[in-house]
Amino acid sequence: MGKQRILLVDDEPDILEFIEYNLVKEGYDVHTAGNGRVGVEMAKKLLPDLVLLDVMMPEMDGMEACAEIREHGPLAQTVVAFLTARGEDYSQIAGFEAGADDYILKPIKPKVLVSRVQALLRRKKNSGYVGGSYDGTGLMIDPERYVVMHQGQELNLPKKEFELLSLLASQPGKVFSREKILASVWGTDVVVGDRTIDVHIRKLREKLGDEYFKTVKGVGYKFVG
Amino acid sequence: MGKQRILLVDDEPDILEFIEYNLVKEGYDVHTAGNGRVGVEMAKKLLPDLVLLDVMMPEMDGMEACAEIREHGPLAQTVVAFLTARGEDYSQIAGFEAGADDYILKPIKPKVLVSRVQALLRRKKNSGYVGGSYDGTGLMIDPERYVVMHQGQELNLPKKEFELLSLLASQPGKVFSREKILASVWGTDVVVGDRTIDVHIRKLREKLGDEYFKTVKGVGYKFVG
DNA sequence: GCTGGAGTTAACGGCATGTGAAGCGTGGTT
DNA sequence: AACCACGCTTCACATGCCGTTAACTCCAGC
Repeated sequence: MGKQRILLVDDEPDILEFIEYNLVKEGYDVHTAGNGRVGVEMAKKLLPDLVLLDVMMPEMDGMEACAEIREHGPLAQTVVAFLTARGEDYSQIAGFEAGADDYILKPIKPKVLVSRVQALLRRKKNSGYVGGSYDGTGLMIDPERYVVMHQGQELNLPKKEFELLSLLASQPGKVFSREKILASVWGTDVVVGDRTIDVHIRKLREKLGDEYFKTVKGVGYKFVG
Repeated sequence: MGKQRILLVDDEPDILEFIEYNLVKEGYDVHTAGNGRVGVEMAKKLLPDLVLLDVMMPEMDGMEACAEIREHGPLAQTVVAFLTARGEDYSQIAGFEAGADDYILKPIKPKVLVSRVQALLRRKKNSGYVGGSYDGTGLMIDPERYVVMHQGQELNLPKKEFELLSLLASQPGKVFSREKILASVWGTDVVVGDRTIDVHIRKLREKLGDEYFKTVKGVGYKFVG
């Protein structure tokens, strides 16, 4: 499962750096933009989980940026929060009306901000998107619903196949040795024959396509997105 | 779509009335409780969309109440926000760690509160069947009246069946393990045989139709809309 | 061409779940 | 008090999926 992506948009470099530092420290994948125009463009490409927006910025202010993000379909699941010194009632209300999910007042206290960010992201499905985005290509593994989305199709995999796929796809590109796979999916105490893994890999290849699973002879298997 | 339900928990009647007035005016179905203990009990019965919690209360404080709400399966989709005069950093952080979705500082300004409440509930709109719509098709569960509407028919389910259905339907698509089901519906201390859950699932399938309940072998059951 | 690791296929059998019926306690009714 | 209806649980048996195995084929490197 990859890091959650946060896009931070503010025109003051000091603030950007300060907040970025604190969020990166918490394990988030943080990207930054210096004004609303650039922020919106980045958001469309990046499809972040959360966008933190300053209100007053050159080029395009936070309100406009928020509205534009809200109108962009692929960003429907993205959480948007303002981060500003403007605490007036009408400004807050305008923020929420623009479609924001939260309105955080400066000055920023790192720990409080982090708590709030975690709360905002907690509810968002931390789904295992693998290899690309929501545009139809690629693969999405949903451990909660126990289904795999593949080319718009919902696939129901048997338990072992699902767990094997989850394991391999958790770190695309990484080669998992047969021992590691056995230990993770079957458990350390269970003993099964050599061919068992092959058979399950084969079933996954049948259902999802050859291209996802690469054999590394003498080593193991890896998932490629 | 019925009104969204809000549960308001505070020990000061004046505040209760003030906030209730403003939320009712916006069209919400507002219920109130005077302390944490009562609040949690009401929440379990009412399955509200949002719980607004004061932190400092007699009997059981907001933090405890929040934690208990978070541990109650059927309330997993419920949004919890604190509403308090305690603005210290550590208090806010503790609130978020207890599982809250927002931490709103008193004094309350009606319009700002309403904006924030709308933002919190906006994201939740299309979730779940609990308190869903009477559109003829599908299913609606009314935890207050303890009644299930199904294809225009009013169904009276026995307690266990109703609770099982409520749990599964509270998060459509999500797979609930037998363990989780037992813990939520039967309680952690009760021991019942493996087949008991199956039998109840079967009864639900008989009454509502096979298509709603999907078995995930080796994992559990899920409700599908 | 030999060898070892991986791919393929089908068949077997276990085990999780489905099913019907019977037992048991409870609460209401006559 | 006896009876009954209902809800919950258990038991015994049926079923069918899914994981595993085994036997065979394929392929690459030496």
